[in-house]
Amino acid sequence: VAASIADVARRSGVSVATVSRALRGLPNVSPATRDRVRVAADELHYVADPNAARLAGQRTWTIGLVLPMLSTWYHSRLFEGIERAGEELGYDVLPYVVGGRERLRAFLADQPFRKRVDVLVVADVRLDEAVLADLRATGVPVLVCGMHVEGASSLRLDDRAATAGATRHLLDLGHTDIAVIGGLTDDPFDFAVPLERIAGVRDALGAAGLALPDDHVQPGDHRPESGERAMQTLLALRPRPTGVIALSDEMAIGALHAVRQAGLRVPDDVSVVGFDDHDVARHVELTTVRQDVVGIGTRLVEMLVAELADPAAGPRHEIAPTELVVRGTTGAPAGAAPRKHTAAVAATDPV
Amino acid sequence: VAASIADVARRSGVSVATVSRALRGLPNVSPATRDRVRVAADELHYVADPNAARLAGQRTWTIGLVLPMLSTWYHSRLFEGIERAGEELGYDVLPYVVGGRERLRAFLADQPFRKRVDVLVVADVRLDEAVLADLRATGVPVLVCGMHVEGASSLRLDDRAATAGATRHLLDLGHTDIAVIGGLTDDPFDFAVPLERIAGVRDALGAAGLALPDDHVQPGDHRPESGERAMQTLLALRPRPTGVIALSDEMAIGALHAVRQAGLRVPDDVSVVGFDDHDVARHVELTTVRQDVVGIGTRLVEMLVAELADPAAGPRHEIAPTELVVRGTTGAPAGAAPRKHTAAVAATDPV
DNA sequence: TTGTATGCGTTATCAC
DNA sequence: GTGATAACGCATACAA
Repeated sequence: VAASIADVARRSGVSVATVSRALRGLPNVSPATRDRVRVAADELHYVADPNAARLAGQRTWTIGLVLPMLSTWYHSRLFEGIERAGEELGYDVLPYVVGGRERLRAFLADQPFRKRVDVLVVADVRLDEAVLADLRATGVPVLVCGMHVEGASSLRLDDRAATAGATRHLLDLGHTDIAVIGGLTDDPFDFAVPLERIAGVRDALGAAGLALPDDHVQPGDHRPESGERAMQTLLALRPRPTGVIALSDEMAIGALHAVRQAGLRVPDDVSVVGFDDHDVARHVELTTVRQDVVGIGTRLVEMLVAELADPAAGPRHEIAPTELVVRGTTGAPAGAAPRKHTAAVAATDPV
Repeated sequence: VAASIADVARRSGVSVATVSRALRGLPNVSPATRDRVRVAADELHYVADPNAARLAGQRTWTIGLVLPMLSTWYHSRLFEGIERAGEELGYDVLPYVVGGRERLRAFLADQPFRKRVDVLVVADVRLDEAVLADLRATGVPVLVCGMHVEGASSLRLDDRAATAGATRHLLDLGHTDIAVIGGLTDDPFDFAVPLERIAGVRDALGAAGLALPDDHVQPGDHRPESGERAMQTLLALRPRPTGVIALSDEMAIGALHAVRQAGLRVPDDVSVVGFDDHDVARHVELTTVRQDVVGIGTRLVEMLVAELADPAAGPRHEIAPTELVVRGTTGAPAGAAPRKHTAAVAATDPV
C-alpha cells in the first residue's frame, strides 16, 4: 500500500500542509524544512495521488485531443507533437477518437471529457457552429486544429493556397486536365478540410480558364486503398486526366499504384501530387505539399497554455506554413511543352 | 458551474447514495426511482466527476500504454487497437512515450503512472528483470507486448520463426547472400525484438549451411531514412547481398529507394522483404511479414481485463500469428535458378 | 429499497 | 514559516 501525504508529514515531523507546499515548490517554506520533507518523501517513494490533487485543485492537467482516427500518419504525428510539448508542462494527453458518425454522436451526447480535461483540442473533426456552441456550453475551452471556426482559437494551414500552389505547379508543367482525390466521403470521416483544398484547385484552374468537373473529384478517406480506387475511376475517364492531386500522401501512394498497375507511367502519363510530406514520400519520389505536423502540435500546446492563462482574451487564429516539395512524380505530360518553370522549392534531403 | 451529485439528489428527491447506485446501474434500486434519477441527471446535464469517483472508488479506469514512440505505423496502430477495445469497457488510454534513454529513465524514476492507471501495458520497451521488478514493486499490474518476460503476462509474435520463414523464402528463391536491416541501435530506441528476429534469420541460414556475417546486419531505427542508409551500406559490400530483410516496412521502403537510386533493379538485383504489412506495403508491392496489430491491441485489453479480475492467476504468455505475404519485391536473383517454390501465402487483395 | 455517515488524499484558506 | 481544517465530489459500509 502506497504512502500518503500524511505518512510523509509524520516522518518529516511537519504538517500535511507544509508537505504539500514543500513538494510543489511553493514559497514560504524554509529550505531546511523543504529538504527534510523531500528526503522523507523519497524514502517513502511518495507520489501525490493525481485524482485527489485534481479533485482538490480544480485542475485536471489533462489535454483532451479529439480526432477522427489515430493511425494515419498525420494524426499520429499530431498526437506525438502535442504529447511531447504537453508532457514538458505536466499535461497528460487523452485521445478521444470519434471517427464515424456513431462515435462522434456518442462523444457529443455523453461528453465524457467534462470534469476530465482542462481543454479540448479538436483536430479535423467537422464542427458546425451549433456543435461548437454545445461544446463551449460545457465550459471547457476548445481549440480547433485544421479549420477556421468563429468563437474558438484555431491553428490551420492555408489549405486553399496550398492546393492552389500545387495546381499551378501542374499547370506550369503543361497539364490542362487535372483531377482531385480525397473529396468528401460520407462516412466514416468528415473533415472540413477537403472543401478548402478543392476550392484551392478550383482557384488556380479558374485563373487559367479551366474548370474542375464533378467527375474529376473522387472521394477518399485517407487510406491508400481509397486512393487506389479513386485513381482507377479517374483512369477510366475519357479524356484521361494527366495531373492528379491527392489530398494526402497515403492516398497518393495508392493512386501511384493504380497508375502503374494500369500499365501507365509516372509522370509521363499521369503526374501525381500528394499532401503532408509523409515519412515515406521522399522514398517514393512523391511531389507533395509539406506541413510540419509535430510543429503544429507544439504550437497548439503553446496556444492552449495562453488561452488557459487568459481566458478573457479573444480567440486567436493562426496559419501554419506549407511548402511545395517537387520530386519525381510530377513532370510534363507526354507530348506537351511546359508553360514555364515552376517557382517551387526543390526537393532536398533532410540534413 | 456544473451540477454535482447532490444537485441530482435534491432534484429527484432521493439521497446521493441512491443517485450513485441508480446511475451506475447497481441493483437494489426500484425502477421508478432509477427513472426519476435518470431524468433529473439528464436535465441537469450531470456527469460524475471522474477524479472524485476514482478517488473514492479506488480505480482509475485508465490503461497506461508505455511505448518508445507514437508515430510509427506499428505503434499508432497498437494504440488505436487498445483505445478502441478499452473505450468499450470504459477505460481511458494514457500514453507514456519513453523513446530515448532520458525519457525512459525519467519514467522509471518518477513513476508518473502510480495511482494514475490501473494497469500498464509496456510495448516494445526493453525491460530487464530488474526494471520489471521495480515496476511491479509499485503494485501496478504490468502486461508486456512484443517480448517475453518472466513474471508478467505477455503477448508477442514468434519473431524468430517469422524471420526464419522470410529467410527461407529468400533461400528458396535461390539467394545465398542475405542481409538484415534494423539491428539494434543504441539510441533513441531500444527494442528487444531485433535480437529475436535476427536470430530467426540465423536459424534459417544456418540450416542451409550459411552464415550471417556481422557486416550483414545494419542498424535501423524504423524510420525510412535509416533503412535507406543501411541499404546504401549493404550495396557497397563486395560481394553484394542479393536478399535483404528489413525489420519493418518503413525501413524496407527506404531500402527500396536506395536500391533504385543506385541504378539497381528490384527484385532482379536485390530482393527486399519487410515486416508489418504496413498500409502502403501492398501499394509498393512489398513482400512482407504480416501481423494484425489492431488485433493484438484488442487481445491485450482482453488479457488485461482477465488479469485485473483475477490478479492471483499466474502470468499468461500468448503468441500472435504472423504470415508471409509474397509480393513483387522478392524474386530469384539474376542468374540463379530457384531451389524450389516457396509454400507461402500468396498476396491477395483485402476483400 | 433507501438514507446516513464516513473515507478517499489532496489543495487552499485561514489563523498563528 | 507553519499548522489546523474546510472543501473537493463521489462511493460505500452500515443502518433503517
